[in-house]
Amino acid sequence: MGRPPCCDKSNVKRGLWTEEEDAKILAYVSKHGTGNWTSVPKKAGLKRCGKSCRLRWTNYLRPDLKHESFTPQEEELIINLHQAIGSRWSLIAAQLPGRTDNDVKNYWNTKLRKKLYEMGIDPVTHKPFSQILADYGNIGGLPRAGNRIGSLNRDLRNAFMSKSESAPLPQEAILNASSHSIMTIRTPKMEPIQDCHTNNNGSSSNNNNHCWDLLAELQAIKLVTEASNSTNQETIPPLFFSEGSSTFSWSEFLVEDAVLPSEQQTQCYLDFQGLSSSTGSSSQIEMHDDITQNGLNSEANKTFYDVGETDYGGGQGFAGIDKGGANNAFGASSSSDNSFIDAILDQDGEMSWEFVDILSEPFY
DNA sequence: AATGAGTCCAACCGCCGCAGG
DNA sequence: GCCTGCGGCGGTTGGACTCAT
Repeated sequence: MGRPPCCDKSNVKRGLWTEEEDAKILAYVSKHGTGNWTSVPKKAGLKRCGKSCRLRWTNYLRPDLKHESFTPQEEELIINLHQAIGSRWSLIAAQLPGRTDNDVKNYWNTKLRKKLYEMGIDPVTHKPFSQILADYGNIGGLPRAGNRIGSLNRDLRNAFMSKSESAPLPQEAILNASSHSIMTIRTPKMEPIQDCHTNNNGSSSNNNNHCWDLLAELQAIKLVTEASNSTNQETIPPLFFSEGSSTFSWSEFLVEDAVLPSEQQTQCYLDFQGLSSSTGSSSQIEMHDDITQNGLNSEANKTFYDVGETDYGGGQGFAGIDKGGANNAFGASSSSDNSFIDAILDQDGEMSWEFVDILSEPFY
């Protein structure tokens, strides 16, 4: 038992619209305006379903529509918004003047999704595939080093996990995965993931949207849009992720590789820069003296890790790992150097970090 | 030139929420 | 509270077009 069709399908024309039909719609709308689409076919002299007339108008004939290609700025905004709110095409399109949800959806399905695939990013979760595989492997209870992540690092990890495994939480996490952009996690307090998957009866729900209200979605859109439009990274508040932890220790950021046998384990560390040291360009990042002096940066083919991430794959294959060899993770010269997150620590112990060329460069 | 594969996108489909009776 | 109609939405389809062989 379903709703009956909106019109008699045997008696309506389908398929592509002719110029003559377009002219009839335009003439009708210019005279009567939009609304009550079910009566439009009859009044406009069309053998079309009213719904089809509405779609033709909203997706193609509306005078405020853009028909040219998407700009890189629009592309970036779509990706960021999709990451923040998922495939809510109408909400995304509302942030792109002159674009319809159909436009955005088609562009995503034909261009952007493929582009992310080619970059090694899952277009659904916006995570690197290798990380997803690693996460999948961990579900089976792979042995993990109990102390593999420093406490600060663990806080970051929790933030990532809550963001990516539950519904996006606009108050907490805005991931701006654009080139040279800042990712901020605005609220240290993390809500239990379960809250986003459980309704009032305590039963599981696979509809993540239940934990969002419209206001929160709009806040997310606003924040992502602002972040995308911002050219001044310094204006974005840095992350404060460890309450009361104003002192900094490099040991917090050292992790062990729990996958490789102990004799092959790789010491690795986060990639730091002082806020005052650069504009955020990867080529300007310098190794901290303490690390170098400790000998942790001495051998070739060292693996560098993302902020908040650990190595599940034996040292290869997810965003943030440098595949270009020694020191390339610092972005000095190699074309294969890309796609990692730079942590930025200021004098107060507050941290923000940025994706570096995650969109503009391939992963491999 | 013919043909098949791949790409793109306009249009369709079915479901949903909302408003009005 | 229920029913109905409408508009909106996201997913999918199918045909036109492009490109490679």
